Amino acid sequence: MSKYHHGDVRNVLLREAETILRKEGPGGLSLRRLARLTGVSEAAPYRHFDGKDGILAAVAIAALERFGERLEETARCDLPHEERIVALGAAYVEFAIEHPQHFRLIFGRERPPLDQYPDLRDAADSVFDILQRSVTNLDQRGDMTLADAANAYNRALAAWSRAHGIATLVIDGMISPPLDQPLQQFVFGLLAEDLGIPASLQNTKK
Amino acid sequence: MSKYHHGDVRNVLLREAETILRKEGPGGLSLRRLARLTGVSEAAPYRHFDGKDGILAAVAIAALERFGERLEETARCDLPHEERIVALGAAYVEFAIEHPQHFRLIFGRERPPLDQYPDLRDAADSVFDILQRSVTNLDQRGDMTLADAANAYNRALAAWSRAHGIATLVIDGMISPPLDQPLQQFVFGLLAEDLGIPASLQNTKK
DNA sequence: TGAATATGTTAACATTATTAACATACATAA
DNA sequence: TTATGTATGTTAATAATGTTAACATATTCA
Repeated sequence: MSKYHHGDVRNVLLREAETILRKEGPGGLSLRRLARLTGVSEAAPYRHFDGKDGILAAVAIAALERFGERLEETARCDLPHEERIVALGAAYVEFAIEHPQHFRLIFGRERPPLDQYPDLRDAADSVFDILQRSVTNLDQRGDMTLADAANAYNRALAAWSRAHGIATLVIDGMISPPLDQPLQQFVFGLLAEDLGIPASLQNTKK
Repeated sequence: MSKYHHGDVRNVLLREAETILRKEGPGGLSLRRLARLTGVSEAAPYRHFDGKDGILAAVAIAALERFGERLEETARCDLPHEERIVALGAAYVEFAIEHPQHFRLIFGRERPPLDQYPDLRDAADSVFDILQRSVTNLDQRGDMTLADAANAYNRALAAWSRAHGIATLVIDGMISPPLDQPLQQFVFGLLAEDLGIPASLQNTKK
């Protein structure tokens, strides 16, 4: 009769960490509480993870993978280029709103240092690559000059910033999406406002 | 000969908190260390502030005021409307880069809850008002319809998101401004990319 | 002067991350 | 099978944190 666990303690810890994180964010995740909830001693997690940061890194990697899949799925859909960019931005923001704590863990200050967790860095780079490829549409353009490439990179950064800004402001409570409007519509409005604007931005009273 | 302090303990604490925050961020600010550095007992800060959040709120309010002044100064300068928007965005991003910890304290997850610190909420609202007024340029337009107003609000949000996204990505280390280019130029490039883009965004091979 | 208040102090409590020292299960080589 | 080593548990200790209680001294002002 073993009072010890049977091997998947690591996974149980991870799952429990997920649900705590979802409710209380990276700061609220306490190793001791996690251990208690998992029904394991307070030092046990250290056998499976490199301390608190180790657990956070593992959760962040999993989140980044889901995030990446979602973006890739959106990027694959058959749309004109501009609309694809808007759709990507919307998917980006929606992920942030649906999983604010994961989003914060991925991007925020409590993220474990990338240079200490190479797998985490890889996962993050991979997501950025998806964004960049989709926005600059490199696949269909093998004929770019160097200037074109620099420009494409800049466009990717700009599109990313746009979506990231909306996402961050919303989950930090500085912007509240209107309740009488589907979230998608709101996000699309903001993203399109940034993209399409020429007419509405002119203050020339024609 | 009084071994007690002489009244400005509150201000000394605030200044010391500022310098700690600047170096280590809101999470690294420990009340006990703050007290030790200030040369005061570990419980003294509680006589002047409502715990840790109280100190953070006070620092955040001061930071918001400086931030607001800077934005207002930029908004006052005599420029065409579009360029003013870009200049405002640049000022926004520059503040974030120069004072990343303050910026995080103002907007991030460690900000004391706005509904517990009304002064903090007021300070934040005031900054957003500056942004909104400048971007929508309400002063020169008393003749707006309701639709115009809604549109103007959306434009303000879009411009804000744009600047906020760049700022956040840069200070969280996801974007590194190129070293061989003045910061201003980089920011301007990104902001203009978002505003001006029609030509470069078309994938129609003319 | 004397009482109320503001501002200190020390000591305690509960919580946290982490590590050291020790114990048991399990796998594999003899 | 037995012996040994490694993986995985445990308990106990250390050092740090936010916060509060109980107490002490200044300051203010009726």
